[in-house]
Amino acid sequence: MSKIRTRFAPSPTGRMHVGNLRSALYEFLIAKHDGGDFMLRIEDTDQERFVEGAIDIIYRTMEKTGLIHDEGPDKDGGFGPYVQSERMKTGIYMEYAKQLVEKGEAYYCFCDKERLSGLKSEVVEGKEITVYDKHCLSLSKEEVEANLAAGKPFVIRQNIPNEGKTTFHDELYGDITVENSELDDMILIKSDGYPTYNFANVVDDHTMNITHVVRGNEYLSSSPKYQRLYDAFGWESPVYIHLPLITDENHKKLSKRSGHSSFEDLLEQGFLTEAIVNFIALLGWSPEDNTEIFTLDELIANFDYKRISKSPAVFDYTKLKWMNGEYMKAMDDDKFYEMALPYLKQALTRELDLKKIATMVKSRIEVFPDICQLVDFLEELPAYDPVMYEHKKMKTTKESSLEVLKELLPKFEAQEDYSNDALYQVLVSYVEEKGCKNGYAMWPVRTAVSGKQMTPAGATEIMELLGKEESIYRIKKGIELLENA
RNA sequence: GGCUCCGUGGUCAAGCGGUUAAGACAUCGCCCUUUCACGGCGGUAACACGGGUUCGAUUCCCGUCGGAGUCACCA
Repeated sequence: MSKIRTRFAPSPTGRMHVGNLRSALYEFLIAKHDGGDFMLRIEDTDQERFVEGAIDIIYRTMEKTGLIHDEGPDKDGGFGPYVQSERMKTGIYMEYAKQLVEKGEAYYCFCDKERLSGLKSEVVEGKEITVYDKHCLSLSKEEVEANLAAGKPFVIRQNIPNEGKTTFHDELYGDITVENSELDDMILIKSDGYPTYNFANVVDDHTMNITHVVRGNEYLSSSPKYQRLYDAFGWESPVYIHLPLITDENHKKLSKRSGHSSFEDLLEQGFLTEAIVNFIALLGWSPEDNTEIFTLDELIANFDYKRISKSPAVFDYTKLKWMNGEYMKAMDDDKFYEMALPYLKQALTRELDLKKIATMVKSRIEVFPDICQLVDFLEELPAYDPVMYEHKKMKTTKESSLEVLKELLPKFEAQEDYSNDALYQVLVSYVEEKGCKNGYAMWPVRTAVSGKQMTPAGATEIMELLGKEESIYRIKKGIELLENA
C-alpha cells in the first residue's frame, strides 16, 4: 500500500468557510494518521470570483490551525505547480482535454449563449434547469477545424452517452449508481481557455498522485461524472470520501447569513483557534471512547475515517461556546491575560488591577467579548433597583440591608488596609458580633459596591479592586438609595 | 420537479440482531459557595411511520413520510 496523499484544494474567494476548514482538517488527519502527505493546491480557475488577499487568508488559517501542508505553492514536492492558473500555463489541461476528444470522450462545442438559452429548460424553485442537447457532437472533423481556424470561441465538453449507468465507490456511502441519461455533458475547458473545476480537479488529483479524495457531500451527485473521466483516461480512481454537510440551525447548508460561517467570523467573536478546530473535528466524526477535548496531535492519533458519520451535522453554536469556555479555563493565567487585555481595556479606563480581574473572569466566560458586561460595573456604578437587596436565601430585605450597610460603613471608613483578606476579616467579625449568617451581610455589601445581580467576585474582592474611596462612595450611594426606597 | 444521500432526545452523538438505548451541550432541580458563576449530584427527554425477514429488530430488506444536497463557461 502506497503512502496516503490527500489535498486541500480551496478557491481563493474570500474567508475560510468552516465547511472548508473541516474538509482541510479531515484531509490533514487522514493523511497524518497514516504517516502520509497532505498538500495544498489553489484552485483559481475562476478569474471572476478571485478575491485579492484570499490566498493569504488560506495560508494564515492553515498555519494558525496547525494544518501544515507537506507540499504546496510555497513548498515544492515535485508535483508542482500547485496553483491551477500556473498549471494551466503548462498547457496540461488542454492537452488532456484533447486526448479525450480524440478518444471520442469529449468534443468541441461552439454553441453561443443565445443558442444555449434557447434550449428547452425547466424552472424549478426559481432555478433554471437546462440540459445540453449534444448539438455540437454531430459536427464533422472538418467543420470543427474550420470553426477553430476561424477563431470561433469554443468550449470542450465531456461526452456522456444517453444509455447505461455509471457507478462509483465511496468509502462511506458505498457504491452509488446513476443513469447516464441523468448526467449532463459538462464543460471541461471554458471558452477563456481555463479548465472548469471539475476537469482540473480530476487531472490534478491524478497527476499529483492523490490517493484519497476527501471533499464535501455536495459533490456526491457530480461524482459519477468524475468517475467517467477517470475511466475515459484509463486512470485508476482514487479512494473517495465524501463528508457530511455542516448545516445551520435550520438544517440548511451553512451560509454567510448565519453570521458564523467562517473561521474569521469565529475569531472575531472571541473564539480560540484550538477550540474551533476541536469543535469542528467532532462535527461528523466521533472517537471510540467519549473523549471530547482533543489537541491536534491527539486527533491525528485517534482519527479513523471509517468513523465519519453520513448524516449532516448542525453547527451548534452553544456547544462551541461551551467548548471554548473549557479551553479558556485550561489556559494559563498569563496567556489568558494577554488575550483578554484588549477586551478589558475596552471596558475599563480607570486605574484597576487588570491582571487580577482577568484571573477572576477566566473561569466565568465562554468567549472574550463576555468580559465587557461582566466587569463594566467596575468602571462605573450602574443605576440599579433597590429590590436587588432582597434575597430570600440570604434572608435579606431592604430594611435589613440598610441597617447592615449603616453599621458597616464606619468600620470600612476606619479601615486602612483595603486588601481582600483584611476586609473580609472586618466583615466576618461583624457577622460574629451580630450573630447572623455571612450572606446576610455579604449580600448587601456586594450589591452596594457593584450594583449588579451577578459579579465575577465577592464583596470584599470587589472592594479591594475599587479601593477605599470608591468603595465608601458606593456604599453611601447604596444607603441613600435604600433610604429613599 | 428529476436524480442522489440522510433519518437515535432540542443539538452533537455511541450503538453495528438480544442493552435498564451510553456520553456531551442545552434545559430543569438539589447541594456547595463571599451572591451569580465554577464545581458536585440528580431529573426530563430519542430509535419517523408501515410492512416484511427472524425465536427476537434501533440494528437487515422493501415501501411511505420527512429533511438535505445537486441539476452553471462557480467551485
